[in-house]
Amino acid sequence: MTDFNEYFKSAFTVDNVIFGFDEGDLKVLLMKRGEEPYKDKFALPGYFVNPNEDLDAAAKRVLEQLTGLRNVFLEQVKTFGTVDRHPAGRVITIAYFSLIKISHFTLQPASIAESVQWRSISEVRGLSFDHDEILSACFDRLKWLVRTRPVGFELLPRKFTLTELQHLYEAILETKLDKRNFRKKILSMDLLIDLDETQEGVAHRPARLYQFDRNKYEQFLSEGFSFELKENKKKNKKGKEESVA
Amino acid sequence: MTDFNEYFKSAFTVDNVIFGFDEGDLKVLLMKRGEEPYKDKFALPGYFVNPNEDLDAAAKRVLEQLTGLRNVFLEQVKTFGTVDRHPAGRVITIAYFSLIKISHFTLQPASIAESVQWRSISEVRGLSFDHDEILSACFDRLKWLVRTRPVGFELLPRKFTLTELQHLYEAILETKLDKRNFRKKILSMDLLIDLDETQEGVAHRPARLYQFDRNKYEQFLSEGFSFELKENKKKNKKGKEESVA
DNA sequence: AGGAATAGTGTAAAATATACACTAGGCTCC
DNA sequence: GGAGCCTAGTGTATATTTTACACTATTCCT
Repeated sequence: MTDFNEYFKSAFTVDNVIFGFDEGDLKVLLMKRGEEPYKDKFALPGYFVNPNEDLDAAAKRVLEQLTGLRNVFLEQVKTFGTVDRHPAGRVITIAYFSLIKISHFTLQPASIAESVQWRSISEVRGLSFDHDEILSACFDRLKWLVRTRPVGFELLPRKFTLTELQHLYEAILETKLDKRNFRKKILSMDLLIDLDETQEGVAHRPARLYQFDRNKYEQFLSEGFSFELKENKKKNKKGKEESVA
Repeated sequence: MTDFNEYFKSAFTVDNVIFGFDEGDLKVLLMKRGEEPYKDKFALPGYFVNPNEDLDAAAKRVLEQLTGLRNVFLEQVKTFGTVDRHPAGRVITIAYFSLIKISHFTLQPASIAESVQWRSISEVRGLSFDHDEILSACFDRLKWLVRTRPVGFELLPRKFTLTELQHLYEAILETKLDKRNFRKKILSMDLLIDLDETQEGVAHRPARLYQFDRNKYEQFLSEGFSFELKENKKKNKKGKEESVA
C-alpha cells in the first residue's frame, strides 16, 4: 500500500499580478519582500494559502491586504510548480491577475511586504522566484482577454475619454490603433454611456467623457455575444497618415 | 514569527481530461478508481504529483501509464482547490487536457485504475470529486483552442478526409458547419497535404485523403500567423438548403 | 487674434463571411 | 449492366467587416 503521507508535505501559494494603468502606461504592482527567501528583493504580491482557505479567497485576501480593494477583477491564470522553484521546500504557486483602477486608492504597505510600488511593465525584470515567467504568462492572458471581453474599463476611472481608452488598448496590445476605426468599433458595440460632459482643466479642446455600461454588457452576455478587437494589419508606422490628397 | 510548517501539509494531484474522437463523437477517457476514496466510481485519470516531480511531468506520467502514449498534445488548464474537495485532506488538483488519436492504441488498464474506458462527452455525468466541473472547464478550453490553433488534427488519424475533419469540428463546437464554406476555409489555410489517395472499402464514392502539414504550420507560427474558425451565424436548421434555383 | 494642442469625423476599396443546390463517382444489388 | 444509393465535391453572388486615410472643430493660452 502506498504511503500517502509522503504526499502531504507540500505547500502552495498564490501570486497576484496586479495591473494598473496610469500616464498612458501599463503598470504592475510589486512588493519588496520582508521575509526570506529573497528578502528585500522585488516580487509579485503573494503568500501562502491557508489550510482552510479556498484558492480564490487567498488571492482576494492578498489583494485586499495590499490595496484595501475588494470586488475587483481577479482571475486565475496558471499554476507554476517546478520542483525547485522555492528554496523552502515543495511549493507550487497559483498565479492570478487582477485589474484595478490605479487612481482609486493609495497603497498601503502591508505586513507581508516592506514596501509596494507600481512599475511600468516594460521595466520589470529580475523578480524573485519564477515571477518573471509568471508575469509574462499573465500579461499574455491580459492581451488575449482584452480582445475578447471588455475588461479594459476595469483599469480606467469611471469616467474616461475615448482617447484614454485607446491609449489603454495600445499599451496592452503593444501596438498602434487607428483612431477613427477604433472609435467606430468601440461605439458600435454600444457599451458606452455618453455622459454629455467634457474634460476640465486641459489646455486644448476638451474631450467627451464616457462611462462603461455594465448593465448593457451583462444583458449582451446573457444573450450570447462576443466582444472582439483586432489590431491594424499593416505594421504601424506611427504618426504618419495620408499625405495631402 | 509565522510557523511555516503549518503550510507544508498539503498535497496536489494532476487530473487529465483525455479527449479522443471516434465514430463522429467526441469522447473522454475515464477510469474506474481502484482506491479509496470513491473506489469503483468513475473519475478523470489523475494521481498525486511526486515530491520531486514537475507538474507537467506528472501529467505526462499519468497519461503514459494509462495509454502508453508519449509526445501527445498536453496542456495545463486550471487548478481546482476548494478546501474540502478531497476527503483525505487538503489536496488541490491541476487539470490538464490532452488530445490523442483514439485509433492509435488499445487501452492498458494501469495500476492506478481498475479499468479505463471511453465515454461520449455528452453522456458523462456524476464523476468523483469535482471532476464534472474540471471536465467542463477543459471542454471549454478545447472549444476555444480549436478555433485558435489547428489542434484538431491531433484527434484524427494521420490520413483523414475533409468530411471527417468537419465532423470533428462540429462535435467539438457543438454546431453544424456549412460544407462548402468549411472546405474553402480549411483549404485556403494551406495546412493540408493532399495525399492523392482515396478511401477504401466504403460503399459510396470514396473521399480524398489529406494529412496535416506540421512543417508548414510551424513555419506559419514563426511568421506570426493566426488560425481562426467561426461557426455559422444563422442558427442551423440542418438538412435544408436552397429550393431549386 | 493667432498659435498650440487634441478632439472629432466619413467614405471608398478590399477582404472576408455567408447563403445556398446540384453534379460526380463509386458501390451494390437486382 | 443499369438503377438506385450514398457521400464527395464544387462556385457564385451578396452582405458584412475591415481597412486606409486627412482634414475641420473646439478650447486654452498668450
